[in-house]
Amino acid sequence: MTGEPRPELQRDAERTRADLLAVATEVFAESGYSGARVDEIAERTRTTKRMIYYYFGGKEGLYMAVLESAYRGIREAEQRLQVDHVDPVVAIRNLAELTFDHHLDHQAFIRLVAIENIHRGEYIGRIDSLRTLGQPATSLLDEILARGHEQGVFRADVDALDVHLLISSYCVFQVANRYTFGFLFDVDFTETTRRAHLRRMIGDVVVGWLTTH
Amino acid sequence: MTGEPRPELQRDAERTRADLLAVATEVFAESGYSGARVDEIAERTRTTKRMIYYYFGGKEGLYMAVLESAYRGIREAEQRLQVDHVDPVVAIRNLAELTFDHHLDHQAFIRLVAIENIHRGEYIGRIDSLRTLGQPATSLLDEILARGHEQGVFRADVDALDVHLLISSYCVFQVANRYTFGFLFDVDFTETTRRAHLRRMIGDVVVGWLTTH
Amino acid sequence: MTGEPRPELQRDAERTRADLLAVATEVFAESGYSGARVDEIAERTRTTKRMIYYYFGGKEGLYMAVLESAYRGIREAEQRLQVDHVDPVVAIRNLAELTFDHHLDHQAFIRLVAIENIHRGEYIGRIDSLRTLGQPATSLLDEILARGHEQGVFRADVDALDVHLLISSYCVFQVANRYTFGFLFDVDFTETTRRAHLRRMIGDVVVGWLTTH
Amino acid sequence: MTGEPRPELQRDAERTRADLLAVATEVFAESGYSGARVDEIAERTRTTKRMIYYYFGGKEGLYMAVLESAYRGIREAEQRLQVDHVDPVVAIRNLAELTFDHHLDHQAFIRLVAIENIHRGEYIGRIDSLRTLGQPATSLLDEILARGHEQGVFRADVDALDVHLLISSYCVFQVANRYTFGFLFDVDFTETTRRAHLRRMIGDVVVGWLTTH
DNA sequence: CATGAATGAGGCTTCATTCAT
DNA sequence: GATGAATGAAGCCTCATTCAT
Repeated sequence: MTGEPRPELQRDAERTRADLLAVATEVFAESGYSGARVDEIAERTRTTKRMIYYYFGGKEGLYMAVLESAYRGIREAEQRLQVDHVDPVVAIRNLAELTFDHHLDHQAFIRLVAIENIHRGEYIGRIDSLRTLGQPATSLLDEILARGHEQGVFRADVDALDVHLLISSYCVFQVANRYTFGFLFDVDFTETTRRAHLRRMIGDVVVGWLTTH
Repeated sequence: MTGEPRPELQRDAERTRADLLAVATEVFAESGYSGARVDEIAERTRTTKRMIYYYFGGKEGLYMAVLESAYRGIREAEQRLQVDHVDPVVAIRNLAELTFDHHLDHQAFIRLVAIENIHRGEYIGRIDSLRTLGQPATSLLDEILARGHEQGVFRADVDALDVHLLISSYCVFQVANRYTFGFLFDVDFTETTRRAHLRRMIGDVVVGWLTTH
Repeated sequence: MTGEPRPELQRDAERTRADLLAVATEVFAESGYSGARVDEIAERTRTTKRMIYYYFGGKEGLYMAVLESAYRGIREAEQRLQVDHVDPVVAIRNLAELTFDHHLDHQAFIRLVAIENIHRGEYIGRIDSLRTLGQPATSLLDEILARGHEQGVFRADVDALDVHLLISSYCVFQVANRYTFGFLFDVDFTETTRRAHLRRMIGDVVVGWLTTH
Repeated sequence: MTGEPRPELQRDAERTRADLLAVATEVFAESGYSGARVDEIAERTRTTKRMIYYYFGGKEGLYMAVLESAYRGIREAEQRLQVDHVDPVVAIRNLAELTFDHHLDHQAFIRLVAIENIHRGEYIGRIDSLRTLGQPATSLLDEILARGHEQGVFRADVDALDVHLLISSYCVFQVANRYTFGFLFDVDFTETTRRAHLRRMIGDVVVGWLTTH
């Protein structure tokens, strides 16, 4: 009737919700959708299992809320990346290498994405609010590419989405496929020198590719 | 596992095992480890659930058998790839593009790999027979790179594993992350023209990168 | 129940109570006691779930209030039935046929009665105010029968309660058992011609029976 | 493979199934569909809750199996009723009074029917095998009525279904509405003299009605 | 080797109710 | 008198696994 949420109460509700979401993000990222246990999520929380149904309607709703908040969080973080070098070649290398760091910093997110793809995107496909979340990710790239084309230093047959795909593939793979790749090729992706090598490498790859005519 | 089966039944025993393995591969690839149902696997088989325990000891053993046979099968297929062009630049492009095709032809396998990585490689890590399966994958690359280095057309700071990682990242991503990426960027990875573009692109990327000094 | 509400709120209090009662009547009649959901009742109301506990003490109290108000309402409606023909044969036929109509007009009530009988009358048995509610229902019958007996047109071994029971059985059955009977005998009780036939029939039955010596 | 069920095993399976069905019939008849507890059913059984899902798929399947077996059992019992008097008037009276007894002997069944009608017949409507179960119930009546019509002792505007409906209404009501009716009119339907009166009465009603022209 | 029957532990969800404000 | 948040108990169901034959 008042229209105004009472702050003290809302706070608690918000906290409960946030708490559940945070724990659920961890658990889903760790165990996948089917592997995650509603009981485990609840136990790690200040509240009870019942609240999952109160706030999210069920396991599925909770998982979708996790997906949405994870994507939203990651895009926000992405938009804080600063790549304002004037030289497009330097800029693109910076972007590639910062993206590399960014992925390493958000491994849980990448696991969630892998999990969602195992489900063939059936849940994300129902989150309408994410339907337009791609755009910002390529806008910075658009700019850099435009400058590079103007200056004639970049090849012409490449657009922002191509570059984004290449960089994403590489950076995601480091995290998502680390275990099997590491096992088969006896490689440790957490070693500092190897990591530095791999970081420089994605810069080399992108620059080498784009500057070849 | 429990001694020698009687000869006249051996045929059927082998068939039963193979049947289970084939169905289990499909089901695990489709639903993940936790999501897969022992009942479903048994139902889609000529035999009964009991046989899963008889031949594989349980769900876990079956999953590991699936992993092993999948990796073994994929490496065999890889070794049939023919890239015998003398020009290392042409050869490496061919290899990249054939690998691209190869991944698209083995999507179930890529899903299994994604699933196993969600489990942090805990199952593959216990399959000793796969521990050395990586080598053949890079030997062809080794050759091509060696020739390229001899001829001075390839940069020197790159080894076979680097190239393999780059190509794998790209090709795996097409399959493994198709759903979320497709959703966020409104891209259909099954479109023929797009697929041709993406196929050429990985060749461009690898060649552009390797030939930059 | 808890003293006198403040006058200016009394109006609303009464409205809230009535609102709850009306919705609860619908929901209990639709789903039974166990099947009814307190949440659903509250949702379909202008007020909140809390009010159910405030006004009725809980689900059980609400259900009993529903029962009481339903019985009270039905008896009031019954008493408005006008059967003032002097000829007892005509009068009894009229009464039977009007009762038939009356039941068709109050199907929710009949469902509530069926539900309460499933519970072996344990709730109605605790509503003392209903304990004497039967009498008025037979008083009109008493009169008609008395006149018929005086005139020697009705058989002597029948009292008002017998006739009431026969008519009630027939009229209740039309509503209460409509679904199973309709299914098994492929009969549609809502068809107009059939309904007219059935209406006349209860008149025939009662008159035929009473006038047989 | 053999085609022949192995008797010893089948027996147990059949016993388990039958055990569940018998207990479930009691519990559903006692508490209704929503009110019945799967746990309670299982507890009263030689087996475990799990078997309900194994044999019946779930609570709903079990309830439907109960409905089906109850209807089937009741029709079998009905067909054992012997009413072979040549005089149609005597025969119809016998049938009415035996039906009266029959209903009193199968109160759980009548409760189940009441419950199913609360659910608007949604479950019985899905049991195709019951769709033709009505016929036998009216065939005996058909015969008797035919004889009565031939002899000119029965009125002509009545068919078997009408008579069946009248008798059913009366007999069902005794059981189904006993509690509320008994409470409101202070009547005890289990009293022996009242029961005898009520039994004779349905005979009187039917005969009186049918023999009135 | 094979089968149908059986199982216990644990999964997700829903219920009526109460609390703090 | 009213609200949204919270709850514990209990509900139905599903899982991988094993047993008797």
